[in-house]
Amino acid sequence: MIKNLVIVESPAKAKTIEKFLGKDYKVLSSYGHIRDLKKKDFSIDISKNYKPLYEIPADKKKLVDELCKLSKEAETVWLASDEDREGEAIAWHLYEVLGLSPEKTKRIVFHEITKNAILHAIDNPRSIDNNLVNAQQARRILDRIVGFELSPILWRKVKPALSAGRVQSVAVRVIVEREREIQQFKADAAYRVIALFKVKDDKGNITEMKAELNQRLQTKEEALALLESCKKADFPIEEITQKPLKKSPAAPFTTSTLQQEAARKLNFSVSQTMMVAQKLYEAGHITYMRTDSMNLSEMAIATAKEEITQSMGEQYVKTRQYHTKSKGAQEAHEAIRPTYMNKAAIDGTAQEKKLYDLIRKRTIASQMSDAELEKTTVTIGIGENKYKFLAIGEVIKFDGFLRVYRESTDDETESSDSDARLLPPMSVGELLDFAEISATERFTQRPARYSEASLVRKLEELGIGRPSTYAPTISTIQQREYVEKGDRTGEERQFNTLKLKSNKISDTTGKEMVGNEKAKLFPTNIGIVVNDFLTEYFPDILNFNFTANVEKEFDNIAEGEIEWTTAIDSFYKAFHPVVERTSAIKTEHKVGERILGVDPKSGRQVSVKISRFGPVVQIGTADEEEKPVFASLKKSESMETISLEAALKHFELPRTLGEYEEKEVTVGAGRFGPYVKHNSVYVSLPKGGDPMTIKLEEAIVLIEEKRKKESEKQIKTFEQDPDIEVLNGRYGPYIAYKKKNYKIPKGKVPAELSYEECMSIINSK
DNA sequence: CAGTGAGCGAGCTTCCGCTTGACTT
Repeated sequence: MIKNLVIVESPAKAKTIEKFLGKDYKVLSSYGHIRDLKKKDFSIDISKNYKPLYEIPADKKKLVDELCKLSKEAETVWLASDEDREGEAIAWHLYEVLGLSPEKTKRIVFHEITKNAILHAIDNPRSIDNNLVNAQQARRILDRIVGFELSPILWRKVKPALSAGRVQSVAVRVIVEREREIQQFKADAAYRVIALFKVKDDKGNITEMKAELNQRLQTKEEALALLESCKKADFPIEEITQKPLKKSPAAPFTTSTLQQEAARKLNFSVSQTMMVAQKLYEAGHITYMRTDSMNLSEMAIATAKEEITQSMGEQYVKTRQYHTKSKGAQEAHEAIRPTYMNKAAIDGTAQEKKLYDLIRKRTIASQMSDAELEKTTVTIGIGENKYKFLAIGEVIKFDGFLRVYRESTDDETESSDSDARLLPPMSVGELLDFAEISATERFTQRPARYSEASLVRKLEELGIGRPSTYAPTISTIQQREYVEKGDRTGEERQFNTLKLKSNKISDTTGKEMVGNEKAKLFPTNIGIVVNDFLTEYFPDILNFNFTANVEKEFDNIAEGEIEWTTAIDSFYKAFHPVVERTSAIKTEHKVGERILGVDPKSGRQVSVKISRFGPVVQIGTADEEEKPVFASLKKSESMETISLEAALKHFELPRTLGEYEEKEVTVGAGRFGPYVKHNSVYVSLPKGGDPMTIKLEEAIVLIEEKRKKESEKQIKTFEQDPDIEVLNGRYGPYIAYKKKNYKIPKGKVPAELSYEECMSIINSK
């Protein structure tokens, strides 16, 4: 018999809270939502005023039974889910499903997991806020309507198993639009002029000081003219200004900022960050990792202060409260911070240690004083010229929070200004000599493609998605093949440098690589076609402000100003007819189909489109007597821009090279790249191998190499069981047994494995 | 991860948010 049953959302939280509350309280977790719209069906009864049809998912049944049993036994049930829209709905679903009565049910909330906060909550129970619950139901139903009405249109008009939704479709749009900006981008060149002046440092030694012209010069003529004028000009120091500069620390981590910094500083993917953070949370090292709040508890602020004072001194402390600015933030939790501020290091994997360290430093820094810097600007004249050279120096007077933590940025732009340092002593009126002056052609940078983390930042800016969905959204749009994560080698670009040295001007051409990108998100052909289709027919849903607008409606519902069904009805009445009309449009062609021209060989039409299995080139049409022929598009080829010639190239393969050992040798391009086929054996072409130009002799070499490898592949077999083989694979030796492969433990020599040893390796798996 | 190299069609697919395991490799 238990007196009090407390239900929270997370089991780790339950464990902590139970310690605070003592033996009269049993604390259990609902593991998030316990009930949802049915998974398969539409599950909204439009004719009954949008009545939702809820069900308890199969994997929650056991848990709900358990909660049911204990809630019957308890005197009081405390619904302690989070204080936000979803949390309120969880409380309400629990109330309904567990069949609770108003008398024995209390709704409590707390923002931080401290004993005081929880006892305070227990002393101040309330009842379930039905308006807030209804706002959640509206959110849920709107998302279901959008997702389940749009997706089937895509199945019919583009490709089966695709999906669309309020969040994912806008995420794809962001990426497609960035790609178009990049395509349309034209780099502007301008000359950046830098002078190296000779100055004495404080010890009297000559050093070089870098100064940049206060303006970039648009043309080579201007640059040449400037350098020419520098030949006989004086370079007087006209002005020296000193300006104090303050830098403030970044706010403590939210989910989104943690994902961004872990990507920049630790190279973690968004989902990797979340997995590691989850482990830290479960081990009790950090507070909850899915949060949009920058708030720190009083206890956290106090212990941070203590920690800073002890380790660095009082002058480093500055108590700060941060407020979340992001759209639609619900702030049900604290910021992500260490549970115990004084714990400098934790036990765990290398990744866990690194992420913990990042979180701790960021939190500590957020409670530290500003860094104080002094920025010195020296203005240097060029004879009578209107242009000036500027030398900029920066000195840190007091490091403040910089002692602990410096936030990174995504900009990989020219970083030469960021290494500004202390300038040597100088005085106004002093005339300077230069060592050299160079004018280098610099180009404006095209916009960068999104990384996972910068996409999260963009979505957060737009108020789209929630801390719990950023990582899943990114994996959804990749699973649907709308977007691909990949690298792209940049292009080589030439640039011109003019240099004035020893009274002579040289003119040289340099080379640089531009636009190198790693682990960035690229839209696929399917992503582009789906996006263009949706933005054309459903501009309202794809609008970047759609979520922000419906959030306002949800707020109105939460305030009790409007019925949730009224809000949904007005949305549905506008949306559904568009769905109907769009589905009814009889298109002769598939969405995204492009006719490229006529095949000169057969006289048949050549087109590109998205087929059941992805983008293809097609020769002929379905209505002709002779069936059309197809070839898959390569990933790097764009449906929008591919030419007729490039499309026809696909049909030149497979081609026959000749005969070897009385069997035909052919070369083709398969799913996994180009290959040579001989006697029904496939050999992949080495990297860079071109199936269009490969010669028979080269192909034979490949075939022989494969045979040799094949013969060396088998290391050992056993009489006892011919199914067991010790083989040499691409990644080293392994054991193959009945279609499955097994790793050989370290320290074993593959050729010396006994039958018994192999069996035990197999059985231990 | 340990080899792959079609096919144009039956039934199925799908949303967003809240939360963790339980399964492999």
